[in-house]
Amino acid sequence: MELRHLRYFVAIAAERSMSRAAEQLHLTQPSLSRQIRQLEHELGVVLFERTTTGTALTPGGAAFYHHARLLLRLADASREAAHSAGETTREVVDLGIPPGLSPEWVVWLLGLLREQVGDASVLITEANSAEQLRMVREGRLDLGLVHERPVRALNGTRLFGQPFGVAVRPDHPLAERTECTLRELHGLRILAHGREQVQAAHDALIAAAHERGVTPLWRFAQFSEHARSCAEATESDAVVLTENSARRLLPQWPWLRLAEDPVDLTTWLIWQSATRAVVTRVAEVISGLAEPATAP
Amino acid sequence: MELRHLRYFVAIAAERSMSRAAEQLHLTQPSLSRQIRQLEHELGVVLFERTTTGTALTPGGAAFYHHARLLLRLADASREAAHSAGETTREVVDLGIPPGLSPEWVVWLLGLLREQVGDASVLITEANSAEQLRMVREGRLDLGLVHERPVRALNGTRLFGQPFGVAVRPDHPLAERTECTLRELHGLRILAHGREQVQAAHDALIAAAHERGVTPLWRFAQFSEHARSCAEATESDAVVLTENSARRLLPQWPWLRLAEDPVDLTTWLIWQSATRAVVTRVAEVISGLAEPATAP
DNA sequence: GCTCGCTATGCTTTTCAGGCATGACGATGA
DNA sequence: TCATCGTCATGCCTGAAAAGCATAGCGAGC
Repeated sequence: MELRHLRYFVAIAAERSMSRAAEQLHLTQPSLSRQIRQLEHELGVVLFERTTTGTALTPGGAAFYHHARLLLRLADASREAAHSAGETTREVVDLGIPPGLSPEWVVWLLGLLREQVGDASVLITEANSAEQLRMVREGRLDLGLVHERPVRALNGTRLFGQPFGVAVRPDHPLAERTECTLRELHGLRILAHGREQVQAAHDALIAAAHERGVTPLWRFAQFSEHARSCAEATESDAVVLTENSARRLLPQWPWLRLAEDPVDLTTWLIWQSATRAVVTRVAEVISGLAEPATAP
Repeated sequence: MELRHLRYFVAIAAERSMSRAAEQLHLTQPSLSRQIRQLEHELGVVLFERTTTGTALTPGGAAFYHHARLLLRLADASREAAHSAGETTREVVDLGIPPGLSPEWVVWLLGLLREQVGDASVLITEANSAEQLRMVREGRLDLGLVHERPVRALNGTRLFGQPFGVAVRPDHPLAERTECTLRELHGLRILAHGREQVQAAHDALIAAAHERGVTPLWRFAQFSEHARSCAEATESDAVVLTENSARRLLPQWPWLRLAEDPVDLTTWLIWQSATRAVVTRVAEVISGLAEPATAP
């Protein structure tokens, strides 16, 4: 039995579903399923009642649940105890993040960093790419997550690219499709991010549309958490969004991939060449999250 | 951070030495060293002060120690809680062990089994090989650890072989050596196990000596935990022992391997062909402890 | 009966704990 | 002062197991 098992077990018990818990834990459902079986086998107790609609605690599981939660809380407390007793100087690392990242992901990232680089206190600053680039250059940020390829003596590594897509009203004719072309957006009322939010992507999107002679009725806004309200206020047919980070903003709206991939919102990690060791370690952990390079 | 790290950490803190703790945990010192480094790195706190004579807790480590012990105790309690709440029928598995196995090893084995086959309660019965064979055949034991190759429709798997050796008085002429031959024992007063204890090995040893025309002054006794007393009571020059399980009986006496390997005390795991599933699972875990076959 | 959402299983890939060999370093004793 | 010993650390390799991917099975609800 390892703490891993307890973390998984508690997540499932809380979510009452393996699939959802797996998502939350950032792993796949089969993996989770097997870990729990292993735990059950080791304990000699069936912890969950698996139904087709979800997963419920057995009496034994319920008893175990309280202990498990206590254990995890205590584990956190131990970390704290070690810290406060040891006169460790936790170094502060300032990390910039672009607006529009999902809060869950940020929370998860902070957890990961606390796990892997215990002696770093990571401070988050939200700013767009241009601001972050400036701040990193001026030494006001240690690390930045930006959507522009870094230049001018800044170190940078590509993390992942998110293809643009379009979210359309559920009753829209395009709603049945999974892909569409820029051309098909001609004449539609389109809500897209303002230039200030993700400058590079904004410019590329406008350019790609222009190049194809497509002229949607653009409306630009600084929507982030209020995409739905913006869309309804402006009576848009569709909203241009990027994949992972923004689809959740309109969970009810079908999402269509832009077939031509005119824009790929790439996220980079940037930092100054000369930096502290702890910053390098944090940078390494974040770099480890990069998706494998797409096959040519 | 995993429970593994805590177990390791606590062991080291208790032993005040990584090497000794590693031995106790049945793993190597480098492994342990790295795990602790990893834990320290993750916590961001140096837990131990490494000196050339051992390992001492830092203030941070001391604070962490109390929490860690509490955590491990709580982890055990969780298992119990799950058991008593779940109406699990813990099946009893009766396991026979030969006299002379080190108590530490038996404790370790029971811990391993509890970890890996949680729904089994393993009951230990100490008996010599002949008795165990009979008991397994009669169904009074589920599994047996014996020193004879099983016959007559019993399943069996070889676990490990222990070469015989001789422990000699510290002031004996042979004491500087690391090996000796049977021939060199000629005329010495030798204390060996009685035939009842490990029949097969006893017979083979006597036969091997006879075959080589060697006639030591044999004295046979049922010594186990009192080898020292027996040896002194009988004024022996040397005592015949097997490697791991029995060397500890005379920690101060130098131990010489028998060069000809006339006898190799092999331990087998035996069980009836038709048995319960839980017994099979326990058998599998124990079989997993078998040493890799020695190269030809 | 069909689809949908949930969990389980078979397989492959990848990660990492562990082992072995060896190095560095201080303590101890000749 | 130097050799020896016992301590912990490091490099390299292997093997176990965790995680991923694809897919099957299965009950609920339409």
